[in-house]
Amino acid sequence: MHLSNTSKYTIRILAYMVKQKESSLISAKELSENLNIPYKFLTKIMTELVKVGFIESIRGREGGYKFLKKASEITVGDVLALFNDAIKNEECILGIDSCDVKEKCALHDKWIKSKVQLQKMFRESTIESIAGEGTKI
Amino acid sequence: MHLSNTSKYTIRILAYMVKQKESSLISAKELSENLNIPYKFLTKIMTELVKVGFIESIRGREGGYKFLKKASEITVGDVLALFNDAIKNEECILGIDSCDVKEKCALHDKWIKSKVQLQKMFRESTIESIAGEGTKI
DNA sequence: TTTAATTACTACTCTAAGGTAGTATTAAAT
DNA sequence: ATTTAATACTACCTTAGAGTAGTAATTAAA
Ligand code: SF4
Ligand code: SF4
Repeated sequence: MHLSNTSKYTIRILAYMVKQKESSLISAKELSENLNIPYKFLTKIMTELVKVGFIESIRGREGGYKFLKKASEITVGDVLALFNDAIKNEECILGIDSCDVKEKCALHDKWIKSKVQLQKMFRESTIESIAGEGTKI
Repeated sequence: MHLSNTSKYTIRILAYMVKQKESSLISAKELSENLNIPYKFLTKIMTELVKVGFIESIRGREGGYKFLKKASEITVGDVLALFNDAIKNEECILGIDSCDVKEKCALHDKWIKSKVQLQKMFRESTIESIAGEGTKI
């Protein structure tokens, strides 16, 4: 699927955060070290997640990040949409104009099934629902 | 899915070519104009397709390109593999090490179904089979 | 034999994503 | 008050993909 690194990192960051005790703050340092994400790049992402209202930040010593929205209300699809990685309905897989069932491209019929399934999967995968799954972080 | 422009162009080029009369040569100029692909970029791709043996080129005046392989023996998956756009089995969707069912990432179980379907779809889509489909070129 | 039409080659430029560096700001601990 | 540990901001560097420019090589037509 070729998600951007930013999207990949964000999904892992949020999944990691939701597994920590609620109410406890999580620092960029902890995230960077445990998730193996370049510190400076991570803080850039965190600032964006704060701006968009997924998390909130407490500045200063003993500061850190915590969820603002509930993890059950943030989906993988939301993350992808935020960083422009979502599969857009109007986008033709072959890049010919915009997707239009009345004027199909050569791959349309074959692609459309996968496309719908992917969109559904991303839309239904809340951060909460994936946080328990898997062992790798 | 975010295919590279190179892959998108190539699929359209090959699908276009297979619809022309066999034995007739097709020039870069014709392809560029009819498919609306930048001429210089297109010739770069064509040279690559010649090198890899999908098509052959006849140089000089009245020259052009024609298939070397049969269109029924080239799949969309082959094209994606050529330009490094294929969905690699060993690649983790979240970019954590390599894909390993014994150590899953958070998205693994949800992603794997779409992944298998996509791979199958690309593998089974021959250029010949898609050339008839769709109206847009 | 010259010209025109073609592919092939080499070497750029442009852009966005990914990543890095340094500094400012904030606020608790000391 | 000072120090320390944290986030925020600004500016830059690096890389790969996309695209452009110019020229060389080839070959049929005129
Ligand atoms: S394939 Fe058809 S539907 Fe899918 S994008 Fe291209 S045109 Fe639209
Ligand atoms: S999701 Fe699981 S299977 Fe899919 S890639 Fe990540 S680890 Fe491998």
